[in-house]
Amino acid sequence: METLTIGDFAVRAGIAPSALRYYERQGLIRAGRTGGNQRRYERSELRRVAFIKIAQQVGVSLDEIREALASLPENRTPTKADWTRLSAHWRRKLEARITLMERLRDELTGCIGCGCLSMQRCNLINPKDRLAARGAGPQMLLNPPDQDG
Amino acid sequence: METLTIGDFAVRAGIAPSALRYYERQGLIRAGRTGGNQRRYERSELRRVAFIKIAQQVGVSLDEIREALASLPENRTPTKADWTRLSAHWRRKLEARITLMERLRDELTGCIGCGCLSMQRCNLINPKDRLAARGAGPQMLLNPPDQDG
DNA sequence: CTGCAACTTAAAGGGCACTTCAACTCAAGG
DNA sequence: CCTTGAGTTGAAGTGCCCTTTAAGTTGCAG
Repeated sequence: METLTIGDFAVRAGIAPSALRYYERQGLIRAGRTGGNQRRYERSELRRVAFIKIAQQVGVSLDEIREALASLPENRTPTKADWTRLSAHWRRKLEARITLMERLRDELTGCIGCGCLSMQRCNLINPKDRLAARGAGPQMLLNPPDQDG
Repeated sequence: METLTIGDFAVRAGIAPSALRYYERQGLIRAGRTGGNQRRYERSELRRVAFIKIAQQVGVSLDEIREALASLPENRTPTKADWTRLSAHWRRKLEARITLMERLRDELTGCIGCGCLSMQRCNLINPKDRLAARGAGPQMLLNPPDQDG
């Protein structure tokens, strides 16, 4: 078996077939086709999905993920070097995000804790270096509600 | 002036009036009413909105935020101690999230970098301690696209 | 060659966090 | 008073990330 059907691929990727089709429409992944028009996935596509899942956990939009993936070669299977380059890029993003959250953590204690939580003054809420202001953005990315209390 | 109109409150809170009405429908904030049925906000409600904004930056859903806010007293204005208790709770959540992302960062380099990024084996993608698996959840929480390349 | 699970598509639906719209009312200054 | 900007409501719309459904096709086991 050289390639995978969407069902098999979905199981291995840990993602629904419908999501895979969606990703394909969005230009995030690609698949070959049989004579009868059914998708056949190369194993290397699993890495793409893996990358997408990781990036999502970090809170990146599919739009940005697509941009990142666009830096991979189109005509050949990405090498380890390709992935390394990409991962280095994301590592930086991730680190920026971590730094952000660390500051948030530090200020949360000092700022809310002290009761100063004023919209006007508090640099937690009105940061000069704008944290991640644009658009609305929720999601239960954070805590697996297990540890909730 | 003791209370604020929705317009003034919105400006001070740095959030649209429509969002404030939405939050109220969701039970996240409260407002008094004039004889003519217009909302009048106490200044102390600003702290609630501040808290909501912070929690959102961390990636928490409004549902969870409401739960957290539910621990504040209903019959009186929350004291600094109330906010301190709440912030301590969130600090723990935030720290868990930071730890998660640090692991993500560390493994990203080692795991994608080395090319091992296999769906089956990689504990980045299939973590035993399930990171934040439930539901789909994107958002551009992460990077202000400024530093993108 | 047949039968059935798995596949295909386009289109509609769903949850979240809002925003926008239409139609209407209120509050405050001149 | 009257005007006008600001506020009110419910309902519909938006963007993101998918899932579901309907109607039909493919592929492999028996």
